[in-house]
Amino acid sequence: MATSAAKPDARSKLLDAALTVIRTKGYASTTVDELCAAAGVTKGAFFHHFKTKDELGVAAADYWSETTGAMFAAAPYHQLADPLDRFLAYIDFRKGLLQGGVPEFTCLVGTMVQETYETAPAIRDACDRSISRHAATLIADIEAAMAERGMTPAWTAQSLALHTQAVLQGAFILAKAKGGAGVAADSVDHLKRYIELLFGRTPKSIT
Amino acid sequence: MATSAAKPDARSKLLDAALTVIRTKGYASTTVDELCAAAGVTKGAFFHHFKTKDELGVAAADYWSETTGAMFAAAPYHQLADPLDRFLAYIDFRKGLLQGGVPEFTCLVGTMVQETYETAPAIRDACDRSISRHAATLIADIEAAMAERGMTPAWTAQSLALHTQAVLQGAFILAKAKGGAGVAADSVDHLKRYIELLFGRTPKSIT
DNA sequence: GACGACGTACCGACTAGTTGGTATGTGTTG
DNA sequence: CAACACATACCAACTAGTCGGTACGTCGTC
Repeated sequence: MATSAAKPDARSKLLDAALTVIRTKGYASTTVDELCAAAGVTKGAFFHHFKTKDELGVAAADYWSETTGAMFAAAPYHQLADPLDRFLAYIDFRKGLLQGGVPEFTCLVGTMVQETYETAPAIRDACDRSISRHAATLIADIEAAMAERGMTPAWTAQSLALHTQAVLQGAFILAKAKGGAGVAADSVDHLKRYIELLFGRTPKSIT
Repeated sequence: MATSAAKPDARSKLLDAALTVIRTKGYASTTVDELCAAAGVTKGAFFHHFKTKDELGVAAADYWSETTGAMFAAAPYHQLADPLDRFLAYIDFRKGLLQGGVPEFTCLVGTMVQETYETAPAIRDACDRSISRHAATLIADIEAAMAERGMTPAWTAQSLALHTQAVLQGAFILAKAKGGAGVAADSVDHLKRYIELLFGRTPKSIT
């Protein structure tokens, strides 16, 4: 169910399974046996590819970075000419991803880092890398939008890029608490409105 | 160490311990034995007061609501005359709480709901109540600020109150990933700037 | 003397990780 | 090309320890 089609090896089947199972149950509550069952492999295969459960955690975070990174790289918002348009379209794109069940649209590394930041530094670092690298893909557009307007604000492009990630992560938590994507979408709307106001564009909403 | 002073009974010692231990290690990784050790009570006492570990989880979320609720109710930002000033001072107050180690300023229910939203509905509901009730304490001020300005925007006071919670929760995740309060403070700054822009107040930052 | 608030001792189920082994290549060398 | 050496991928059963939960005893108080 959670495994891809072709004829993937045990390692990638386990990583695919990890994405869905961990996002559903959390990292600590996910057992190795459960992962193996979801991937359709044996425990021996698990420990052949990963020395420990934590090593799978790191690998899963890296794998998450790769797959989502490729997905965002291929997304249509890059085709827009204006950098601010691209940034805003990125946010629309993120909002559009809020479909299906909560485990399907929430973020693996945001989930994992909450449980492991004090107990598994390697996983925390992998999660940090994943978030920070993704945020970094936004910085160039933000800086270009700032430069176009001759802005020299008190905040940096990086801090705004990270703020967008914070809003998304927080929106996921609200979605988990309330059991639906609705609150998350509302929060993303507020984020978009902020950016429009920040760059002097009038939001659609009437004040 | 984590227990309060007076002469508390085992139940409140366990709840106090739960706040710090769960925020540090997460809910699933926190064992009953560990909780008992941190509270200085025995396992018998634990299961005398709580039928199951999950029942403690629910009680801990409720306890979190009570203690933080009392703390926010007593906070100085309520004394300001203008509703928007109160709202903005609330945000400053939240920023001021970002002190000490990450486990000390992060949110119990935000942590717990991530791990339990699919597996323990009772805990999820308790976390939702906690977040939603806290957000609700902001709604009156937001609505008053809107009314004062004759605003009829596309967003609701409730959605803005929830958005502030989303930003804070997301800021906590970034703080956990990066190991410090700095990123969280930056995100709260962005949140404050949004609200100032939204209500037509010029932020301090030069654009 | 009964009842609530604990403490002590323990159990069964589960969990991360191990062990020893098989199947299938992949070079390499006579 | 055949035979050997060696590596990789994987499997099934097992282990040592952990975890949530239980059974039952004890102490103090009304």
